[in-house]
Amino acid sequence: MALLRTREAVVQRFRTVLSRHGLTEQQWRILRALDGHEGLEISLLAEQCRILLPSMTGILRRMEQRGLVRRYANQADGRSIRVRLTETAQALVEEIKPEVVGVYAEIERILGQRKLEQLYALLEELEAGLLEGGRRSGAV
Amino acid sequence: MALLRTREAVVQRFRTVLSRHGLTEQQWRILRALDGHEGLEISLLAEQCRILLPSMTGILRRMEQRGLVRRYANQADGRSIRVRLTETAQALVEEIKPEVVGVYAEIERILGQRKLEQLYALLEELEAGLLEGGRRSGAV
DNA sequence: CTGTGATACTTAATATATTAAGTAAAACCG
DNA sequence: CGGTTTTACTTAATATATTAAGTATCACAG
Repeated sequence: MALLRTREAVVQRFRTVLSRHGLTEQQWRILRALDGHEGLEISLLAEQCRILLPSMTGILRRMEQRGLVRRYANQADGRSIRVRLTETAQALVEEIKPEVVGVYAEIERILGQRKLEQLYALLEELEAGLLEGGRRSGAV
Repeated sequence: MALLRTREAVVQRFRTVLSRHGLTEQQWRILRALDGHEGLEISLLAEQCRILLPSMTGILRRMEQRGLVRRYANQADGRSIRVRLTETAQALVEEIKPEVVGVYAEIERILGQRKLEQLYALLEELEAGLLEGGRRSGAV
């Protein structure tokens, strides 16, 4: 529950910034992941953004309709599809970036750099432990 | 993103337990919050479970259909509605509790008690700071 | 080349989340 | 008491999450 509450509070901060630009948190994750790449496969993108493929399908469809991303076939593999940002999206990312950086700065101001790093370390240790243990008691 | 990933890993653990009993994570939060109470108002329940009222409406409707909760009017206030567990639900909670405790134990085993407390403290400090700052830059 | 299994997605069905409106009952105020 | 604001929910509309199936390719063994 502590994780839930804290994540909720953090997300809320980002959401107030992003919603001003008509974006959801997930859409921003995708924009940020695509930024600086010539094109990513949907499955890689999904993995980086922690969004499952069925959700990606819908999100990318909406983003494509708004002219934020474009999909194109992968020469080498007829199954996979690549996605990249449009110029509109590039500009949008540049516009939003500083605001998002501000939110990160606020978080660091609240905890201080030392505690923030401590928090990261603990979160990652816990995550790693759970993934590790998952292999034992989970699906082989 | 670290918060997101870790929360995802934790929730995944609980979900494997809960889905065996046909419950979602949110439904479990509600069962746990109602357990030991004679009846809670929906808004209080929503607050404790960190679930917004519009979501509560649907979740409670489904839980009522499965015979897990019952709603009844509040004498003192015609607007509010109280909810309480059925006997079926009581039994289910007792059945699931030990499994859930097992997950908590696993988490503590991964981090150790000291680090776990540290993590809680950091999460709460960050949450408090965000809520505090939110009042400044947010509504009002 | 062919059957088989694995990949990369999409579709479908159900459950939540989130924001904005709508509704009914209280609380408040002049 | 009548009008206004607030409170406690529900409804609606849209966006995701999650699990299970379905589809088209690929990779590979025989």
